[in-house]
Amino acid sequence: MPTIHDVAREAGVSASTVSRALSGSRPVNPELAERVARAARSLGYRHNAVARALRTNRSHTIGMVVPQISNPFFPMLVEALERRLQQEGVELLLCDSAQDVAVEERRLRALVERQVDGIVISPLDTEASAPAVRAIAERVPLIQVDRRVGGAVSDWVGADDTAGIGELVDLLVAGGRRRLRFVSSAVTNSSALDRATAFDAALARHGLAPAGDPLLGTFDVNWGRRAAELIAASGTPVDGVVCGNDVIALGMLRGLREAGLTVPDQVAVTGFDDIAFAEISDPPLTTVRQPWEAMAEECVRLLLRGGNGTERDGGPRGVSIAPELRIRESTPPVLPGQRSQPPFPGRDREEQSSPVRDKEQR
Amino acid sequence: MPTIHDVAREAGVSASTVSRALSGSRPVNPELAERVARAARSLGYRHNAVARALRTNRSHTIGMVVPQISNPFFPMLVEALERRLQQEGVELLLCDSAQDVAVEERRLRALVERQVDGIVISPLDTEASAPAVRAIAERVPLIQVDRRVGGAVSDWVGADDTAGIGELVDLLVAGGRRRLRFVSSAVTNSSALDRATAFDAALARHGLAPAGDPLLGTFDVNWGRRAAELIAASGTPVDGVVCGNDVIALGMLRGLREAGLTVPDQVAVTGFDDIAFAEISDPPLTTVRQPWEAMAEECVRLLLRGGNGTERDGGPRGVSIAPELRIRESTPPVLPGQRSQPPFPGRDREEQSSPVRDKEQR
DNA sequence: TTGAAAGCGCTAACAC
DNA sequence: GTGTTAGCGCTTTCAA
Repeated sequence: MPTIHDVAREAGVSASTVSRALSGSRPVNPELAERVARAARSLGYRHNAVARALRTNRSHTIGMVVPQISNPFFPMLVEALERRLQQEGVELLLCDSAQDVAVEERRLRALVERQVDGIVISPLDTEASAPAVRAIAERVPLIQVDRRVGGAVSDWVGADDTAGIGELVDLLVAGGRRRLRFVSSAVTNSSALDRATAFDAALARHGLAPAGDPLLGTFDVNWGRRAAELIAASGTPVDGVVCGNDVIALGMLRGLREAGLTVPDQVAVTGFDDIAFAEISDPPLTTVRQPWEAMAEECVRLLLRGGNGTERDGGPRGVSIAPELRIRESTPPVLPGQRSQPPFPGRDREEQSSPVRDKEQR
Repeated sequence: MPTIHDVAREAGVSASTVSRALSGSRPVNPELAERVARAARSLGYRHNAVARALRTNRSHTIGMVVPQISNPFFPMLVEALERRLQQEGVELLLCDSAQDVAVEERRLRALVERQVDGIVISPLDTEASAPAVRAIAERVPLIQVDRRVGGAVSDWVGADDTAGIGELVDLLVAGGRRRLRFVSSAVTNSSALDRATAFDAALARHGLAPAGDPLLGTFDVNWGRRAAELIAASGTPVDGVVCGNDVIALGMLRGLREAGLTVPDQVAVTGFDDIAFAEISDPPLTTVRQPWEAMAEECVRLLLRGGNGTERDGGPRGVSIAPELRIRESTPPVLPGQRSQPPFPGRDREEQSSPVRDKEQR
């Protein structure tokens, strides 16, 4: 691999001139610049990003850690973020924490050692991930996305779970359903917790009690399927199931069918995320669309503004963006007159983000 | 951030001793080693992977470039590879080429500039990706996985598409289907091409002609759905659709339902990959399971063995691993007696990989 | 505007 | 077994 010195020799100038000509960091005689460019091309010179990073302390790379890339929600977020980062000439270094807090910590450390300029993380566990996230946030700009840990550790960007779940519950109630049950992952992660809380709050607004304890497992298809079995087996009648995400809801659809229950006639089902498969399930899934693009945009904005907010006045912030309701056939049609006024007026557009608000963590 | 010199000062030894003690590269007096360890801990020392990489030319990082992370096949492969790489203490730097050859080339260059020790790529296009892949393979060990470019450029690891499609076609034929049609992505990528070829070959083995030209679009849900429309609208009767992957097949199920066709009674459907949603669709999808674990294993083996094979005698190799048939309800039950002998005897176990064979490229 | 020289943090000869 | 020295490839003072 040719180095900058090889180019310098070939062009008959000094290494510094090559550096300046190639990076444009300072003015260089146009004629020399041309000679340098030609020499670089003829030698097939490519700059060494490692040497540059060592010297400048900037790697033009940001790291991302997701709980599980096989959960289709995260690929959507990753793609949005990569598109956005591309515009900034920044590379994304993506890691999977494999649902394991120890792995998550290892990944974070590896990213820091590689001198990434910033980190975007969706932490596994509100409690267990906190020490590592906090420690890393002291060393490098860090944004939490979707999920977050407890305590005021860093900026956070995510969907407004309260609004999303609220709209879903309102829709079910407007459709005549009164016996609602919540199925999600264990509330050790903040998404699950926020949505569970939002579910209770939404029911309370309608003066309803849940039709049974929340069923809490994991964010995957199998849990949704198994939870359907549990619901069918329990004596408690249920006419609506609010699921913590689409993957669970899709498993739920299958499980209910296997249990001989029809959707939406006997039991309505809702999801969260709006992954591609939500549109083609049978029946198609009513859900709430995560604002991936807006989330990615916001992450980059906060990251470039440099930092996790701990030093700015007011400390870390949370940005929550309203998700968009997608009504499909897994929920009953709304009774006439019932939906005259939207439950969250003016919040059902993806473009609208709620104003930046202090994050109320935990 | 403390450096090795800070630790050296704290421990009262030289920087080299710290380096040796921490890395274990050479023997160090146990007492000093202990002092170093203590000093490092008290200062919160973390080694600088960038400096190390510059010095040693090894980054303990391998890069991966996938066509589209939102295609659920790739997350499965990524997770398998990360698990495997973790055992080697190697970090995975994952990039998405966003279905764009220009982006793909940029990603490859960025990886090389970052001094990755190797690259795993699933190239977008047999032709258009070839120049970039070839150029990169000259600079760094590179393995192609799943898809590959034309020409003998590097080692390749993938599923045995011929065997997989063959088993699927045999199953349909054994189930009494004779009017089979192929729906996939455009054959500009090698997976699509191999599977299309395998489909024709399998039909020929049975003395059958396809029930219409292959329908070629993109590897996504919407194309499957749209292709179903096309099939329904065309006069040509079809009693079995072999899809290029699961995502298309899942869209196909939906599209056929919308067109009023029943699966499998009127039309049988098969997929390829065995993503999680294949098991819970309605009806559950008959498909072929990609041997992700074995593919990851093989990639790492070839990568560690260092190189893209261009210099070894015999040149680049291709390793194709037999996928595993997963029979579900989207295909008709097999007629009695018809499946007495398996069409590809002894190949229906994931563990068995076909022997390394010369890759027959293009 | 250009070149010489120093140094980012680390490891690997080379001496002792 | 340990310290000294040099240098990975680059950028950035500092002089000229």
